[in-house]
Amino acid sequence: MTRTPRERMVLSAAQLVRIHGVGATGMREVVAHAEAPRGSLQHYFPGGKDQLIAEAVAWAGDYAARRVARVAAKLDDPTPGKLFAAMAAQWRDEFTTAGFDAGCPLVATVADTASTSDSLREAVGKAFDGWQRPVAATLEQLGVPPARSTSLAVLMLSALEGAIVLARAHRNVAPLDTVVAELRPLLDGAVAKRRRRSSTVD
Amino acid sequence: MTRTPRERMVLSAAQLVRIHGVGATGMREVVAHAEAPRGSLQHYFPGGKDQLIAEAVAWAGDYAARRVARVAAKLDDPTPGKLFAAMAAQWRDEFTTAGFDAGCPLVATVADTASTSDSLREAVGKAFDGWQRPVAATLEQLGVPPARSTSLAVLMLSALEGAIVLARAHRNVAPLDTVVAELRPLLDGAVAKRRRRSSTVD
DNA sequence: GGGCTACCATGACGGGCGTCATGAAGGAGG
DNA sequence: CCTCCTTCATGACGCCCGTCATGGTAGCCC
Repeated sequence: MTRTPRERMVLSAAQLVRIHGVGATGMREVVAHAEAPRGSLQHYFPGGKDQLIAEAVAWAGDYAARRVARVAAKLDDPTPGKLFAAMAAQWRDEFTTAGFDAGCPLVATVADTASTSDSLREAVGKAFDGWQRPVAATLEQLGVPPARSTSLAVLMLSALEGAIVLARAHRNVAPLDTVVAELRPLLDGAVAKRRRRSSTVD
Repeated sequence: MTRTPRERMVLSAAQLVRIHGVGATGMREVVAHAEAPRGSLQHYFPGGKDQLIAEAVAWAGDYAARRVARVAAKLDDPTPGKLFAAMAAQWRDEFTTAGFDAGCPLVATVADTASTSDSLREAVGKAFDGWQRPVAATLEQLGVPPARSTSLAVLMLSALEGAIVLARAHRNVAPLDTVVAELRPLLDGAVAKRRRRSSTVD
């Protein structure tokens, strides 16, 4: 709440991109939403809109990564499948309580700017990497062989992002539940055998 | 090649949405790309931009559905996993030969308009349904129990769409290969047991 | 030929966009 | 007191947007 105007602008940009996409999110709109002075734009973001969106994307990537770590720490008797279910549940909760207006800012940024701005595209790539890393790390911690942890992390991110898109299109969280139900056995089956029952014995 | 100007405009709209998103695709740009007369816009699409984009989305859904049917028919010794691999291979081929500038128009339309235009959002929902239906039908044909065929179809679409987004962000087709590799055993394991080896015996 | 319809052309309107130029408050340090 | 620097304010510029109004052309039907 006691954020600096600059931070507020970045956060507002991220939120507005989630709702309207990059192209339809105006600088003036960001300033109004952040209740920030318009003159601050050229002061804090001399790189213009690209810089503002790039910082919003980077922030979103960090936020997603932190959220993975937080949700992983809160699981009792954790398994890869439960981790994925918890990640999907966060979106499920948001959709059911706040509606389907807002999606993933990374997806929106890729869809709008992948062909026009290399800097933004790279920013999204890094954000995805920063999100994928803690997922893969958590998988290894749960007993998934390192050779497979990044592959499964990519699968989890892909399925989650796709399910988010389907859920928004249908205004229905069912796709999230479906991918969780179908992927759970696969994910839990990926833990190395010698560790498989260590959670009960150790 | 001998398409009517109206068709050309719909196709051009779909292509441009894939590249620039809905918000950044202008009507004049569509007209120019379609080499169509500008006056035809208000004649053929009195509903304005929404109507044009909605028809582009519907066409894209039909196209995806036809492509599924076509690729399913061409598989020899088909299995669910091979179907998914073939669907992903079409995107892989496009990315490697034509670059990463164009993504899925349905994803772009959801990201840009899910919160602002109910008609467009519904159009995308129908397009996804029309794409999902032949996938599920093919799965059943390959021996997947009907109770699971739609679930697996949702998983396939989700993972594919998500992998497309990741691939564009990284300008790298690896995510497509990864989801195929990880999902293939799961998909092939879903065929009912009495049909499992019927392909070699029958 | 006259009228009707389908199709196309062109220009204007109002509005929003991102960006830039100019300048004012207001505290820190000399 | 004066200067410097951060921060903010405001208005203008040029551009592109989606839409609408108006009119022109071409072909068919009576």
